Amino acid sequence: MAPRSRARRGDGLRLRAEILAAAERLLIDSGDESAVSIRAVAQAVGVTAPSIYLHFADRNELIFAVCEEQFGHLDEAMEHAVVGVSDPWERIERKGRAYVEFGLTNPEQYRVLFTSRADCTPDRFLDERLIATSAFGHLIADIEAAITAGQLRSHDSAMVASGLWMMVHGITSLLISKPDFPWPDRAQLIEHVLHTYSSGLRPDPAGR
Amino acid sequence: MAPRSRARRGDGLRLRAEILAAAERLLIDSGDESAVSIRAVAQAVGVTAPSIYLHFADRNELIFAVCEEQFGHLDEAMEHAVVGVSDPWERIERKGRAYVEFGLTNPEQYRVLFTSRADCTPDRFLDERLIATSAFGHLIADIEAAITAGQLRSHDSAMVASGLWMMVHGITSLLISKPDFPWPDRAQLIEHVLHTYSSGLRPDPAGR
DNA sequence: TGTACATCAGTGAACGCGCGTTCACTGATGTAC
DNA sequence: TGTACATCAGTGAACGCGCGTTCACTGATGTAC
Repeated sequence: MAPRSRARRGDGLRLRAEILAAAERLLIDSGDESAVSIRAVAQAVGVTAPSIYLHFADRNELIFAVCEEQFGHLDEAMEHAVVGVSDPWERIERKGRAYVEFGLTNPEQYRVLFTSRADCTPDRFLDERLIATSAFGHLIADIEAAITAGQLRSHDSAMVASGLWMMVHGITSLLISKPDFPWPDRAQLIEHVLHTYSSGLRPDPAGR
Repeated sequence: MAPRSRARRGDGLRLRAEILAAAERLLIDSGDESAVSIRAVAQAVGVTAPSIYLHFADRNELIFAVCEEQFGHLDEAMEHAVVGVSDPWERIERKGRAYVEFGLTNPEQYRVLFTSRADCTPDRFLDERLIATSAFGHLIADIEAAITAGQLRSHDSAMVASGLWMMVHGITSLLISKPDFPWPDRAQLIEHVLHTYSSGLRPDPAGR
């Protein structure tokens, strides 16, 4: 391998970005968080293992940096799905579909974000803070608008948001972790579940 | 430690059972599948590592034996919840609650069963076979009865069963993997989600 | 009842592996004069 | 413009660890005579 050229002064972010990219690629390709080792990442970047420590305090920080980026991507995907859409209920539905689509398109990233142990999380990465400030917070806003518009049976926005998350998470994570199960047609199944849950959320047509 | 007494002839199943029990305990206590190593299990049982190989071909077989047992327990829990209940719809609802309860009571076992990679599975443990023959198969039967009884809007039993599974899996797995998230009251949340989905499954009261 | 033998559950030592992390270092880049 | 020096990104070797798995073995249990 051609020796990589040394970074210029103040160019430290270049290697950092390369490390992050390599870690993500490794995660995707291997489909296994434990394959994202300091040594494997270093090798993928073409650098020795100790240099990783110039950019990340330890392995945890590296993994969490990868997660942080992915949380950002998820939020972006969901916001992108509702650009120009103003009806609250339609925004909610579109976000649900975007969530599932994001997960199925990026299964390994999804896995790390939502099905790994919460234990080894550094303080600055608490679930509350990270999720509350991005996708989940944005969803709450839409739900409150939908409540105001009389589009929901329940008026408890935190409850509705949590339930919706569980719904789309159930679809996504089960399809990811049981890909060989004899599911019915995948697209129809997703539609069935989303539609069933949506029906239950809407107010009775004839009023209470 | 007192040296364990050697097994009598034909008493080979005793150690096998002890190994399984130790593996399960290790899984629960550590909350981490990777902590269930051959060596750790052997030490917990009070035996040397190579003796594990007298009862399991390799580490995979051991892990899967643990899973197999847990799948059985889940099926038992769900069947137990509907003893003496004949109304199909009520059986379905009770099974859903039993599923969630099983998962929340046995979070680490649940995690291994439903959120780990499907890759490293031996043939005899294919998802299709294992699940189809127990809990999932039993649920299908109830759903078909409910369809016959006119209790469901959809008439596609595989679709309804898959959707229900996703629903209860979403509740269970998200509560397990994000225990620190600022959820609303847990019991209310579970009720809200189950009730919302149930509403969507039932036929319109006024007929189509 | 007593003895020689076969069985086989479990042992102890060793293999090679990849891991996270540390440490003193090197040497190209940039700067001060 | 030229030289001596400081900086600091990245290196190379080493640490101790726990892992899965193998192998030749031991010695208590059971059996045949």
